[in-house]
Amino acid sequence: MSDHFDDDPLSSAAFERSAVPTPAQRFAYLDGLNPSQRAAVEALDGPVLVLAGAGTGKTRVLTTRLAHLLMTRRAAAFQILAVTFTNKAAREMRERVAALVGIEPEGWWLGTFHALAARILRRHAELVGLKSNFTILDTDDQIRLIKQLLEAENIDAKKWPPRQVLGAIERWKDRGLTPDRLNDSDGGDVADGRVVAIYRAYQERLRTLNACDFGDLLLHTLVIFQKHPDVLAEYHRKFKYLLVDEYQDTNVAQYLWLRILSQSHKNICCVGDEDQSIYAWRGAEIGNILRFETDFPGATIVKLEQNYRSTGHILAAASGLIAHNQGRLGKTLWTEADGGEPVRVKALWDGEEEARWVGEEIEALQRKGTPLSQVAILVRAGFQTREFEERFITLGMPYKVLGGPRFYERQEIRDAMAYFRVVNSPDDDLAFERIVNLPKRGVGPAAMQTLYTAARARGAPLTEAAWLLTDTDELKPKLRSTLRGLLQDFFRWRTMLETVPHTEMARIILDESGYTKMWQEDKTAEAPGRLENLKELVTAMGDFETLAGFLEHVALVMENAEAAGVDQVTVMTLHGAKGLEFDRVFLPGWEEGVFPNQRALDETGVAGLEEERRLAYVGLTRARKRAYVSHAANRRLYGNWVSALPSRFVDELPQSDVETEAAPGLHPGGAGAAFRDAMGGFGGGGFQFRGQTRQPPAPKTITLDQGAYAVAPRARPEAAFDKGSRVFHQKFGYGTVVGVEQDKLEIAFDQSGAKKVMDSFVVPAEKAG
DNA sequence: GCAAATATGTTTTTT
DNA sequence: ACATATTTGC
Repeated sequence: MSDHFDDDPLSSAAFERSAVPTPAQRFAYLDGLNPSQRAAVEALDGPVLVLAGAGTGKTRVLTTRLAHLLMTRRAAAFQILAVTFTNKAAREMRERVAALVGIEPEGWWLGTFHALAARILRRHAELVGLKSNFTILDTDDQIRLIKQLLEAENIDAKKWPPRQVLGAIERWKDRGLTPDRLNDSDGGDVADGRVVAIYRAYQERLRTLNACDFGDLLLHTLVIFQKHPDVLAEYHRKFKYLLVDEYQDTNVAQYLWLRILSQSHKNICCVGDEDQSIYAWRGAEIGNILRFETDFPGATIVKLEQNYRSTGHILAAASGLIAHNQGRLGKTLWTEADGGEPVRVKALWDGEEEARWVGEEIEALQRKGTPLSQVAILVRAGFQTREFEERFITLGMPYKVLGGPRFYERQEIRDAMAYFRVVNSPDDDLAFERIVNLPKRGVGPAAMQTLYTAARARGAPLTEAAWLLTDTDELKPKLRSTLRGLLQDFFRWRTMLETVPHTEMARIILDESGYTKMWQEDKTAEAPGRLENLKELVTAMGDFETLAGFLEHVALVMENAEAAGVDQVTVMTLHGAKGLEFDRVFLPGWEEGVFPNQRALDETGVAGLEEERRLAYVGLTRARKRAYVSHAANRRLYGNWVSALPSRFVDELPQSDVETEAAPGLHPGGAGAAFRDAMGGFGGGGFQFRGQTRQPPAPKTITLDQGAYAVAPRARPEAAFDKGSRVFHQKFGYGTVVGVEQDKLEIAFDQSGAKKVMDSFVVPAEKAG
């Protein structure tokens, strides 16, 4: 990546590179904007807050504003800093601005907070005690490190899970708090009251490892700005205009980062929607957007309220719901579109019936010509997708679940990356630890202990300690020679990297280390897939100039490729759906305890409730044509049957914009509300979501008696399956039966490995299309 | 060093 | 219920 930092901001050559529009073309892009959008685009100077409601053309405003800055020559591309939260958003902005301006602007700083901060930090790493080739740790590394520190401090990792300790540290980082700004007592009793000490030790350890975590990228750059006015001045001179997307999701550290960067010229434009702030649990501060006018005095505030996405009923329902929140600046979405169909609210007996109902509705929509790609099911939590998956498999309804484990999180990819990291940087102890005994080389815990001791004694990295140990008799001779061999390999690969192309080197490293062989010899069903993934990894590397460049990319851009354009229903979490839109949106599981989520209520009280409500708002506003809210009276949760009351959010939807129906024998939503109120609402002690185990309700008997089901009990397979028979499964494809246990089959799938599956979900292979 | 047995924790996710 | 992490026993 070329660094345009050193471009002279005033060089005319740089300006020449911008497209120069002819007078007739000039600003034509402003024509299609509504008055507020246009105001947001044209308010170029000073602090600006654009409050962009859902579906009001936010991205259009952002990109047009960028184009306008360039076209009016207010700023050259390299004088603009544009920040997003996700790589996807950055990519989208880049493409759309390029389309508006006609060419790809050169040298501009557009990217995620973390990518931009990493870029800055690499230039000034030494100011915070790092080298410019520092490693960016992933979560795995962080956890392992914390675990080691807890052990060193004799803190029981059972009582204080490393995850929790890391969580505490990350929340401090989110708030811009370095260890020196904390008192020992600030950690409460976490880690036996020693979290702050652990935090301090963690930071020291990262420094010796020449590594930093995601929070550090921001925190270190912030510290540099605060302590080195000369460096800050450089960036003040460079960046004349700041643009920030999704401002409601910024944490304190990000706010401070933006504030200090915009301090001199104050040209900062933040775009966001306080009603869509749904990430408080990972440090986002809705207060940042609520306080904008105070933080940035003299700010221009522009509200975008005209919605181009949804029908009147959907908007009215969403607006009515979100009006119950206190902490908001207040916007009222409106539309020129018709009222459309009211939001459907459906009461059902249990989760299974809910999934069946959703399935039927989707089939009906499909018959009327709605493409499945325009239908989404948005759930509160990941586990809720299962019922829908099961139902869709039996129906043969094509679907995809978004948000599973990602490519770069897979074990084999992380292992391979660890090899590359050690080759790239011998100081990377965490990577070394991960692969030193992978494949098995006989370097067990005892040997590692010796290594740790030697390393700590000299204050040296593990690889260095290992080198030294190969010359002493502290390790068994056999171990000494394998270790020496491995270290020599690392050295050799590192040297070869200078002459051999890095993709070729990647293959060589994985082969010569024995890592590839390890999976080739692994006879489990997953092994072939893992080898495929490794190949894919090496191929992906080809897009990068250097190994280091690739490592940086993977650390910052851990994303999956989009699935091909198949017509399928999308199933995902509400969080995952932010920013997306669909014609038809199903919102199941609107029950107290599930949504709003009980833990959110318990842990963060009213603030939690309001965030849950914003999630509901996000869900509703994803729908263009119709939203379908549903709730079940009974649900199986963690193996227990619990009866659930309709979510309070159901009652908060304005009557005039919904159409309420109940499955036979059930009370519609409103009755549940009265019931809930009678019990004193949440916290009243009457209804307990957790720990209330009841006998499984008998939904089938009751509803069947009342004729609710036209659907016969699940069809039995036509034939029992024997071991060895070939079968086909909607989701997993073809496979061979390797075990039979009543109605459960164990199948070795050709593509996706061994799985246990109900026999009713598979058909004999020869009957599959 | 490995498989079997047992404990454990189940909201949301990016970088 | 169920998957995953950790411990235990060979």
